[in-house]
Amino acid sequence: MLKISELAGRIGLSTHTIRFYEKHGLIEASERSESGYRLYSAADVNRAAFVKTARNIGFSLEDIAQLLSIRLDRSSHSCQEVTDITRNKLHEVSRKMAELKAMQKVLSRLLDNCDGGLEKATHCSILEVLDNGGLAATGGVN
Amino acid sequence: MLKISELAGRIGLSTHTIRFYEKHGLIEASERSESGYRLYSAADVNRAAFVKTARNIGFSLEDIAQLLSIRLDRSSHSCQEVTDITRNKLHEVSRKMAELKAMQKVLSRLLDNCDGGLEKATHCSILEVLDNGGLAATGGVN
DNA sequence: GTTGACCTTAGAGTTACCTCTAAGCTTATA
DNA sequence: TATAAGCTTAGAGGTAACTCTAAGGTCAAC
Ligand SMILES: [Zn+2]
Ligand SMILES: [Zn+2]
Ligand SMILES: [Zn+2]
Ligand SMILES: [Zn+2]
Repeated sequence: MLKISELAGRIGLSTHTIRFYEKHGLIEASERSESGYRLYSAADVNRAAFVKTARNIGFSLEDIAQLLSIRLDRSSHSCQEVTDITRNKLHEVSRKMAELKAMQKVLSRLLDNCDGGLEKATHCSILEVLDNGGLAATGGVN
Repeated sequence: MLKISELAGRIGLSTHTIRFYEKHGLIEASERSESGYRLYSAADVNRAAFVKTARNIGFSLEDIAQLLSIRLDRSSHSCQEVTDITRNKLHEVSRKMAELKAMQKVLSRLLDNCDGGLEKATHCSILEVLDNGGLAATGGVN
């Protein structure tokens, strides 16, 4: 049985975060010492590691809560439930990627059109674009 | 002079958001009516549109505050200051893109390895990966 | 002259995920 | 036996960008 700071060191989370995850139902200490200290079993450690891994991959705490409830009773759940969560996450990631790609494109164009020199910004093309509502049909560099 | 809801309709922000932006120094109403209503001049509208455009591109409110202070007195600032803000944003976006790409890759691999069927999740490969600390050197599909 | 849309303010609530503090036990070390 | 490190709890604070509410004043129309 590990104490909280031992668990923290083992899986790479702070004790604060572990208590926070506990409050949100993700991690449990299956026992307490006489003085009330949290004590983690091997199964608890595995569960915590599962949470950490899922978090590293990018699942939200809510996703992880769902995955955990499946993990807890695998035979009452199907692979489909797991892939649904995973696919939703993938879609979310793809959506964000598309947003970022658009931003990247606009920012690059803005930088292409401004020399970035030390002269006064009186006629700065970036400020002009921002004043004119964005990169209109008249593509800058292209 | 426009009232707040007219400005809102004009530039595509809610009145709530406009007041929120005002509280954060991004938008101003240069006048008030006798009864205290905000009244926006053409210059105010342009400023608000600038904010909206910058926000659409993805600049943070803090970035926009800086851009606005440059815009307000262009001759006291250089193009470099503008490109610094823009370049920093571009780097931030690129960093986030890299993160998302990594997530995308892992999620795709997870999905490749699980059939997603309706059978019990007893041996679900996704749960196994999560239990085993992630996609180790043993690349799944590849 | 009253309905109803619109305006005002301060301030609370939301989402996601922590991060920290205070006040007070417990345990290990010197 | 002290001293420090570590543990407990409830609850506050922080970030970003909103979003909404309450309680009330204003304005145009019918
Ligand atoms: Zn399966
Ligand atoms: Zn410039
Ligand atoms: Zn320049
Ligand atoms: Zn599966």
